[in-house]
Amino acid sequence: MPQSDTKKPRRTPRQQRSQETVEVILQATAQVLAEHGYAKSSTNRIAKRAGVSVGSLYQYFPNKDALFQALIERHVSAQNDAFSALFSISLGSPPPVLITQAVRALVASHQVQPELHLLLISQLGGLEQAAELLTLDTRAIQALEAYFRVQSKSLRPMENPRLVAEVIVFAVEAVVHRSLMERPDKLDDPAVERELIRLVEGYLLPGTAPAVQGVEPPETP
Amino acid sequence: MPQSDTKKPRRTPRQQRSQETVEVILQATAQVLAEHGYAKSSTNRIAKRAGVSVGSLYQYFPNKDALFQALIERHVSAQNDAFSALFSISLGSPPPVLITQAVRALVASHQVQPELHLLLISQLGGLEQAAELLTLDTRAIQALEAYFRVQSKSLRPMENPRLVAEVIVFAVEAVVHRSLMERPDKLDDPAVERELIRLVEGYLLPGTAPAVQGVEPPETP
Amino acid sequence: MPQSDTKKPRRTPRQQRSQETVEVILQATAQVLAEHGYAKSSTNRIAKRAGVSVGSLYQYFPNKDALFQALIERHVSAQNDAFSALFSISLGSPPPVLITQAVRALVASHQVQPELHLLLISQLGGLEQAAELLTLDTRAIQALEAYFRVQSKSLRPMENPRLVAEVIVFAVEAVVHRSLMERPDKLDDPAVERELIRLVEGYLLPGTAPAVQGVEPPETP
Amino acid sequence: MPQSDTKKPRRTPRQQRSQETVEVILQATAQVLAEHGYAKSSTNRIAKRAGVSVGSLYQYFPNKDALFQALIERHVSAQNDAFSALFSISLGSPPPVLITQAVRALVASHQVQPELHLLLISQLGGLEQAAELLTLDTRAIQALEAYFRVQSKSLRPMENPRLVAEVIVFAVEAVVHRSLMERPDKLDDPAVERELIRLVEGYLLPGTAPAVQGVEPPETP
DNA sequence: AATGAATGAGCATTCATTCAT
DNA sequence: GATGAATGAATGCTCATTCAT
Repeated sequence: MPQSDTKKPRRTPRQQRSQETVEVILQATAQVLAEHGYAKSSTNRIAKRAGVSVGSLYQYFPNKDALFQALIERHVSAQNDAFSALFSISLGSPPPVLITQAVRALVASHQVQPELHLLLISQLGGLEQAAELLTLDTRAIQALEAYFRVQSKSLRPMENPRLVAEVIVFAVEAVVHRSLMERPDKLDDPAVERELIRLVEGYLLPGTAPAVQGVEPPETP
Repeated sequence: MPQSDTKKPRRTPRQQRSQETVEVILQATAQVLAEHGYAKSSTNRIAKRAGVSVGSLYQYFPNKDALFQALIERHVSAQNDAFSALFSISLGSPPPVLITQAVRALVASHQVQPELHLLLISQLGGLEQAAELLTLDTRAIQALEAYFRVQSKSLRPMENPRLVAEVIVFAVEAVVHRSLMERPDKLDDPAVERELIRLVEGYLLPGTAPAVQGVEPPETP
Repeated sequence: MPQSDTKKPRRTPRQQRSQETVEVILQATAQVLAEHGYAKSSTNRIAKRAGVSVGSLYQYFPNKDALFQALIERHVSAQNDAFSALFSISLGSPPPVLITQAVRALVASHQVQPELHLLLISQLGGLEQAAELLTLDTRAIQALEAYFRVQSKSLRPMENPRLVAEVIVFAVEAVVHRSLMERPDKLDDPAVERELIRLVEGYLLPGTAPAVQGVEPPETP
Repeated sequence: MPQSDTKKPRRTPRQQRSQETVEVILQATAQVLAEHGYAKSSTNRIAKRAGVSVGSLYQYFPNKDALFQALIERHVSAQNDAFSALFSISLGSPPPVLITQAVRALVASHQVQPELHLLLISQLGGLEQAAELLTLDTRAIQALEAYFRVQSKSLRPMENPRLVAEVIVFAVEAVVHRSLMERPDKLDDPAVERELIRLVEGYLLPGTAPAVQGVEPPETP
């Protein structure tokens, strides 16, 4: 099983025809991945599904993993675009506005090809390249942390703004994600988004939330 | 690829020797899975690592997936035990106690073989049997929902208690999970748990967060 | 032992090269079958003998049995051709002519690759597909039965023409077959054919053959 | 796959218990052979079916093929007994009596465990030891030939009595055999036996069949 | 004698990749 | 550029046989 090293597309196709071929191959890759899973997604199968020869497939992708790599990259890129479109936040926005925007941006970015998103996570989670799927989270965390530091006076006191940012992003992201897993259309119901905003507001805004006190765990027998 | 149907262990070994063999094989399975990933985890490789013959492996497991299935089952079982040990909640507990206990139980159940947990999630996410990995969440969600219904007067008003329970469990679970991914010992720092308790309290306790108000998203260009 | 369903050749090769490959593989199959028997005829062994890679073998045959299936089909087809060439009988032919032709056609059809014939019968008798090896008999039986019904006046009286046809075909076929087993060239001696014609004539033509009378079997002690 | 040379039972069991074990194992062998075919009849499967351990099986049979060998031997022996019981012929019997007896003996010897007979022929035809299944034919041929030489005056002239004996035995045997294949109870109908007697009488008795004359085969195009 | 756990060579089949056309 | 036949290492799994208990 000879395998080259690069995971990059072999050539950036500049001609119309080539672009289409690449497109067709990636579509087929996603389909085959969805139908058969990573382990059973053979290059020959993908090529046949795409209606091209294996040889052609290898003209554009140096090896099997490059296909999935490309799939991930495109998806991450689309997701980032969706996020950026909504999260054009200014550091001066008041917290409630910021929170609403952040939640909406995170939700929206997961409504971009949600089936593909789940597919990539579930099937390619083991691949090294899958780390890229977390790009968006990193971006969001950094943006939030920066905002917290600037707006610290309008927010509840924080020991570790970075940790708070992580908690928010991970939590929102997970709820969105798991909602999609349950039913791909669950996010169409605005209730989810509303709950998330409540969750984040209750966590960030200075309020009457009682201080955390020690509660002893029960005896472990 | 001949494959039998069952994913169940082929025989329940009663003798000392057999028990050990099974143990050794499962250990090897986890190791190989960690080192090579699901796709490259061949039964021959696992057997060699375990120091037994392939034949022996197949004496106890009817096929490859049964190995991973067994790994999952054992882990889920251990996790459930850890959860149960802490989450012996009564429906009459006051919210702050309940919240603390719930968060602690969720955190603790993820400190059982955390590397294995991440491994199973990332590598076996695509497998059908992986659904079992979510068992714990379901349990926790149901328990919380029941509690909310009983204690509705001590909590902030909820439109959909089930959704609220999901939000909490998914959120806590994800923060724990992602913390482990970052650094397997990140949970040793009590700060994470503290933040989670704050998150859930802010979300559940009454009189805290201001009502959600409409915030218009920016124009999508 | 993963096995696809079809027993049909995977692709009908149109190109010269492919045709040759298929030919070479089938030749090798017959050789290995002859030398090692069905149980020990592995696809790897066949491929090696054919001088191609296993992969190539599987490009043309979906599984092991398809190889033997193809072998049987080709042989049955050749046999049928040989039979048809001689058995162009008209329903009006006088019995002696018909009998001679029928016996000759049956003998001739077993002189087509007689070693292969015996090989297929002995080694593949247990396979489902081996039923096809009996195609010729069915054809011959039907033709004879039809003839008997038309020519009943020129023949001895028959209670059950179908049974008579079966007796003749099975008998002739068996003698031919077993003669080949004894010595592959035994049929070169015209004596066998002569005896068979005598056998059939004595059975079919109206003559002095005494009626069957009851003969008591000896006492079983 | 270590395989010893002998095909003989390892020990002739003299004790009651052992005899039963052997019996049970051979019964299981026949069952498994019938259900799964030769290739899939594993010793472990047979042992399990017999309710003994593989080890015990190997105590009585040195290797897999010895099982089938024993099965064949028993069957041939039973068949021979049945044949002998009916074919206690004297060289002085008149032809019609001899013919009837011979046909009846051949038919009867195939009614001993007919399913097993077909099973052994179809599944074990490729084995060397299967030659033994033809023992009966040899015996019958020799007996007939001897009879022909003594009774030549009561029979039609023969160039080659041995060949005539072969023709008869092969023919009768084949009709019996193929009748069983069609329907295991077809021999219950006395019509088959009647036809066979007619066949042999027409072939052997004098003054019946007209001489064989040359009939030209049609031109092969 | 009987058991059945263990062995490991061998088998059918797949699949990433190459390359002659 | 495109094609698809060819390659052969690797995989999941079976099974005849042995041997410690």
